[in-house]
Amino acid sequence: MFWSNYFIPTLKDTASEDAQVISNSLMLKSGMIRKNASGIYTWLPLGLRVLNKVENIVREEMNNAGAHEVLMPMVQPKDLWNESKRWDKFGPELLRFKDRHDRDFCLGPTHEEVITDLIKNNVKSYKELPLNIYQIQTKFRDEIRPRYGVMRSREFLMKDSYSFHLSEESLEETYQIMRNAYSKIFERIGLDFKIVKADSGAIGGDKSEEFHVLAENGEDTLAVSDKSDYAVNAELLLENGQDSKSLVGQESPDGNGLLEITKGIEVGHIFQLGKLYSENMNATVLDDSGKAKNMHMGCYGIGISRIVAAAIEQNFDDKGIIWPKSISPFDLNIITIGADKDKNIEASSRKLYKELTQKGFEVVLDDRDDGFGKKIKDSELIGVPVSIVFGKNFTDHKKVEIIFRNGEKVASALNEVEEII
RNA sequence: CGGGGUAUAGCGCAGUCUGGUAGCGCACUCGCUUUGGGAGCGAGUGGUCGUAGGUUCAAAUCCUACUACCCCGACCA
Repeated sequence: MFWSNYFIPTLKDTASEDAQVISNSLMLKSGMIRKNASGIYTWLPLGLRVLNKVENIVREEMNNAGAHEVLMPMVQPKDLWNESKRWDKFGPELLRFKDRHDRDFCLGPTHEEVITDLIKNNVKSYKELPLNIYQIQTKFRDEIRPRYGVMRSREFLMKDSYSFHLSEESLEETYQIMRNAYSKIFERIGLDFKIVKADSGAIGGDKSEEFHVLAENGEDTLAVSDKSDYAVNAELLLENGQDSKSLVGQESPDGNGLLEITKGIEVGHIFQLGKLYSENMNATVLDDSGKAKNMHMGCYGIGISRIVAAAIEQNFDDKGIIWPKSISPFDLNIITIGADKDKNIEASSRKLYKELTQKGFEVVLDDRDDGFGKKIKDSELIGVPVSIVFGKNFTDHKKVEIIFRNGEKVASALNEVEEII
């Protein structure tokens, strides 16, 4: 990718009102996103690269966990939501509208209805279970107050999966598989996270746990034990109006250690739904004695777009974003300085670009007609882990300078570059 | 929905109190000089001041209504 032909509209400033939370400010400044309406964003090329990387890691781990990808409709008919009794229950967060025939529809905030309908019409025998189906798709929730950029937006990208089982034991087994897959996803991305017990909320069901990325700007307050791995969403321990600070120093409910308070961003949530939906929607299979049984269900969500913001909240400095390597939009940024003075610079930088690209690195070549200051500032802002500079030192001594995002600099001959990075 | 704000050039802002030729910085275009920490000089482009009404000789500025957006709260896989 040549920067001069690419579309990375970086900004020096954002409106003070948009700068309330660091990830939003940096995503706007680095040219990753632009706002279209409250809680609704366009993903620009740079942002989309990151979003796609997160998406692909999630997809790989879902496939490894034995889940199968589908794509369900975003537009859903009222009938289905009547079956689950949620058309009336869901409230104004469900964006409803009518088609030209005056029929009621909504934009899917989640897909329990669609998937349950699909499975009950196409799976008849216990022999076809367990089944774990997922999709990666845009969700719409008409939040009362969208905020913090893509962290709490109305339209967002989510991976949601749903599992179907004959028995509770089978559900428990898949639940654990998904729990492990989720842990692996956040480990692979390189985020500091915690699994906490949670309220299952409007979705309903028996058991649920949330995955939180730990960050000061998190919307949720977590209570964690200082001795054991006990962790819980603090709201579960609080009486009405009680301050979460009052939990600090209390004995952990698991009897092991004292509670501490930390802030988290909820990026994943896994549920054991039990038979809630299968009973409401009459989703059954025949068991080995030929009797119709309501299926046990689990559902598992990950906020793909929210992970991007959460990763920034956990990895930034005063210069900009510091991407974990796993989701950086580029591995390397090759910067040329004064290329029209020294024709060698253009030729050599393009040659290196080509070589590294062929070796599998994702490289951007900053060939813009600008000085060092602007280019390195942009490189730091967009958070690329490594910059390689062709400048004076190359003209004089045939050496490039390798600058890591942490500020370390190394002069290097061209044939040593690959080793150093 | 309650409370608090904001809306003027692509972006960031001043001007509004006290009505009188639409401003600044950045960006952008052209030229020349530059090119290792957001370059310099010169010349330019770009706005019916959120929308609709009203007051006035005259409205970005005063009045009324509306809309959008942001923050706090309630809410929230």
